[in-house]
Amino acid sequence: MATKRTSREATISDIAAAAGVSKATVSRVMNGVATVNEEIAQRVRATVAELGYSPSATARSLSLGESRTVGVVVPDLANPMFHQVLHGLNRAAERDGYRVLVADTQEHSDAESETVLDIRNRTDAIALFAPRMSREKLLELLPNISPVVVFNRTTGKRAGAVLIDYADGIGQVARHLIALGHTRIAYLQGPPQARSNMARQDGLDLVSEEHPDVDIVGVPCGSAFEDGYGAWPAVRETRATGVIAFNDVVALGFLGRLSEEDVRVPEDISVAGFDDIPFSRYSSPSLTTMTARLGDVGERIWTTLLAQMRGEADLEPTMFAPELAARSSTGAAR
Amino acid sequence: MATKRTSREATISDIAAAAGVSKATVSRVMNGVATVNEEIAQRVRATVAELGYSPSATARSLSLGESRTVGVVVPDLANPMFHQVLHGLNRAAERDGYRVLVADTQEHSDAESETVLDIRNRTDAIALFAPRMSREKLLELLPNISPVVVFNRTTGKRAGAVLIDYADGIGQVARHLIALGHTRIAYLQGPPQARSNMARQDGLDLVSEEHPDVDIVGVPCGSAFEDGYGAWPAVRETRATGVIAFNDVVALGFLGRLSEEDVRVPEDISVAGFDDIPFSRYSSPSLTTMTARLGDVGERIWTTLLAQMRGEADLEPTMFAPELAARSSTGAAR
DNA sequence: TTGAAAGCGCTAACAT
DNA sequence: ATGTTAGCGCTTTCAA
Repeated sequence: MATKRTSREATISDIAAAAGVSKATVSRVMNGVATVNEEIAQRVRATVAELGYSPSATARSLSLGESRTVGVVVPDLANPMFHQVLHGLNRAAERDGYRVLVADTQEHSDAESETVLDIRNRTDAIALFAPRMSREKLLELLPNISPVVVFNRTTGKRAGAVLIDYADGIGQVARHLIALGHTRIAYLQGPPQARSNMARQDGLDLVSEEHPDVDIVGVPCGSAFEDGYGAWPAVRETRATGVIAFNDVVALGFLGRLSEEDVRVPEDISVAGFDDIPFSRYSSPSLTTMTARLGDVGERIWTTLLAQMRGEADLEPTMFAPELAARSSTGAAR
Repeated sequence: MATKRTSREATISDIAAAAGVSKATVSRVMNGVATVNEEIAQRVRATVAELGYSPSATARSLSLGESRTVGVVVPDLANPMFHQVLHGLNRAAERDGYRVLVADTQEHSDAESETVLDIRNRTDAIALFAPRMSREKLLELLPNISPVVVFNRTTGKRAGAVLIDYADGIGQVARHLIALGHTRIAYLQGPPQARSNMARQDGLDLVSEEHPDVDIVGVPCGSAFEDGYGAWPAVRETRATGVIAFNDVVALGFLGRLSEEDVRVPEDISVAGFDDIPFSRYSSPSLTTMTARLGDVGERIWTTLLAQMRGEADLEPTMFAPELAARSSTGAAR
């Protein structure tokens, strides 16, 4: 018959009316409940196809009391390190029949809490990546968004937590350079408010204590390509022979600058990054960095989330230990 | 009926009861409707804070008939070119009071349509990035998910469409190499089913016709770093002096390999990419590539979506013309 | 096997 | 200014 061309989408009532059955029957057909006369089921399916009906997930979620969807809030989708974690999380969630919805706050930190709440209120749980959020705000937020797992933040068991041992990791890089004979090392600092930067500082402080003969000097930098690129003058001033960047992105930006300045790596200067983003293997020279099994991190975030949803909340933080991936950008001190 | 959960979240009814007012009043307070006695409003707010209440976005969406949320479905969140588009889309949507939710299908193409439908059924509109979906499937899907805008696909005005002129773009790169004296050019092909790869082929065919003296030879490759990295033997065999990669990621992988093989760029071989991802500026040598105003593309996707939501559907496709960004990886033919 | 009806949590007439 | 009520689109109990 004449297909409705109105603006409104078809609803279950439309299908029920058109097929001459009740809403309950349509619902049963849509959900594959077996107890429906095959002839009627056929008719319903035909009507569904004809009217291009697909059930409102919103109404379904409200009725069921769950959406089978989890939210992920990240500060910047462009950060390659998130991708690997997201990938693991996505795969694991999918395996258990859940959908992952990602919201990018674009470092827009004042609206961050609001975004998190909104996402949480349309999903069953949330994974929170908020490296810059103040601890105060975080702790205020957590009780209102459970089930929740935070990445790389401590919560005093107020929420699930999965973290990477940055302090230990950066220590490994530093010792790697020291073993290569470097005694003057520059650290290209990340954003001062970032927890991951603080952890790295702590790790370097420890190394400094162990090696009084080694100078580790901090250079204010950032977390983007251009920050690394722009750090060269400051680094040159330190006369460091080894450079540890906040992350691979910074290291690669820095490497790009060194190439322009005809500074040889690692002959003149050694450079190391952190995170082992996919590209770090393919830079020239390939980048020495810290690698963590980020896919597993994502998977772990998922299992922690799922446990909470099932009421088996285990709020003991999980710590992942990164490993050194020594490649061509580091060598003996000149 | 909904299954009762053990530790239920506070609802508007709980607040109403606890504050001794009606649900309507709570609703008014939550939505900042002015006509509420300040004293009562205070009491409601106190109760809200005490019980940690925040309204169910699901229920709200159902009642309002809109979620003020749009979905974006992408095949692979790790692709840097999407980020710039997403960023523009995100900013524009936020400006108009909408939230963007991203779902990554992880190239899992059989479940792609299902994902798209599901997302669409919990949002007000959808932006679809599905370069590999067959045209048949796409056309079948479109009528059921309107309002929708597709990226880099034609739909015969069945949906909004925003595209980048890949055929023209790749032509510009090819002519750039030809102008530099290259007469044997290898094209590192993208995934065969990708529409963007087909468009590039078309563009190159056109150049071939214009320049019978120039050989453009296709080399099966892919869209990832490792594909570019692995393409070297095949490229060497072509004896090409200029290489055009499917995209920057492939070009950078290829560049990494050339560096390992001690092939000089651009002295021995010129390399060009496509997309102008942020890193292409910082590679060594910096990468010649095609740049498009991807932020504007994202913004345009948004305005097209919004127009459709307002019923002012303009289904004329918008085409963006990319421009050459000539950098250091291309030079005169040897 | 099928349908009627209640209810998920919220908003918005409409009444008071 | 506040409350009552109907209803958004779905699922599910209960009856038939």
